[in-house]
Amino acid sequence: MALRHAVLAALLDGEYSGYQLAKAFDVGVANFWHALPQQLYAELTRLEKEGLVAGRQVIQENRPNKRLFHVTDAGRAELEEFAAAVAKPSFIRDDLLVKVQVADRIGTASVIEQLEERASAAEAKIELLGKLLRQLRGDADEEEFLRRGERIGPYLTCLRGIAFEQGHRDWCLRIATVLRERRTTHAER
Amino acid sequence: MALRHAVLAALLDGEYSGYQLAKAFDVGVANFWHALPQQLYAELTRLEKEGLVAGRQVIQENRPNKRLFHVTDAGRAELEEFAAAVAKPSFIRDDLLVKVQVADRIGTASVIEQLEERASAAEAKIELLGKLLRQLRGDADEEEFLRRGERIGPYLTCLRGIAFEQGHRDWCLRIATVLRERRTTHAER
DNA sequence: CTTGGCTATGCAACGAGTTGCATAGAAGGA
DNA sequence: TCCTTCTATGCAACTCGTTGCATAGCCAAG
Repeated sequence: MALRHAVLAALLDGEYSGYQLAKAFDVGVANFWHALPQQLYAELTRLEKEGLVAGRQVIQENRPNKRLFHVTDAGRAELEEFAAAVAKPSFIRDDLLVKVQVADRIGTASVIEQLEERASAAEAKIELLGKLLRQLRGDADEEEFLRRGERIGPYLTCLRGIAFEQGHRDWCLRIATVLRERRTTHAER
Repeated sequence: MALRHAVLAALLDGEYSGYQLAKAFDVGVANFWHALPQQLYAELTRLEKEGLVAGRQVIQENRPNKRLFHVTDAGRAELEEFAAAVAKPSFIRDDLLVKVQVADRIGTASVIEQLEERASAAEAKIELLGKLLRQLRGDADEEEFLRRGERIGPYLTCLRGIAFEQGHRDWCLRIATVLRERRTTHAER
């Protein structure tokens, strides 16, 4: 049971359709979870069957009808239970790490390229999340907002997202530099 | 195909049994991948069937016999192909983020506890990885080692591991503080 | 002397995530 | 006009990861 709670969490902020959720979870909802549309539609069906969310049909003209979902009392209770239970530790799981692990044994050229691509992807995400942060806190400065803001949850997870991307970017650039410099100083095979 | 390459990467450094790999992958092999023993035994069987690794039986006294595996030429080729292919972006996937996302809507007490537990777990891992780094680079300082060291792959992934854990620790402590302070200044429900 | 942990391997069932595909009308650009 | 993209939902097959269990002898601590 992993995605269910992320969906319930997202639906706490209002009514959303599967499609809307899918777009949010595609980016990673400010880095707090990621999922594909298929997963979300399936999960919503299951959640509805179990009474944790309820949906209402909205008839639209000029575009397909949709179903908007909201969390029920049972769903809120489920979330509270989840929040109280212990979470298991998280791991990084990234193909790039495996590649770097063996980069000095096999070719480095392609790995360096990938590191730099990742770095600029991370940079882009940092920008994006930075804008999101500014938008979430409005006029207030961060300290002020975190002390008195109404809805700080998304802001807090977004902070983690940014920090993660910054760490990722810095590491990618550092490693790319290290590998590049070794190419010039070492005999390349 | 995800774990296979991590296993091949690990076996590049020598001959290991499933059990030895399991211990390394339990910690997370310096944060470059994580897997359970069952997965590893299954993967080793598959890799052997496909000729990417080869194993030899070692008869032992006073303890069960074991099979030591090494990478074949085909396995090395497979790894090179993998390293050249594009890797897809990575996401954080952590229950704690979901909990923080909704912490201001439901209870915060248990979330704060979990954040602090996580922070000290991260601290412990930072210590551990720090020792591993010192061990890997021996007498040399970091710059020197990264320029001329023989086997820097594990060092580089370990650097990412440390940075990740530091980011995690800092975020956990920050968020715990924020949530605590809100408890005193806000009307708690 | 019993209990628990370590070495060592593996099967079976299940849960979670990914890939591929199908439908279908409307809007907008080449 | 044709092609693509957007809205909107979902099934089916598959791969990957987790949980639970089984075996079995050795060693150390209580």
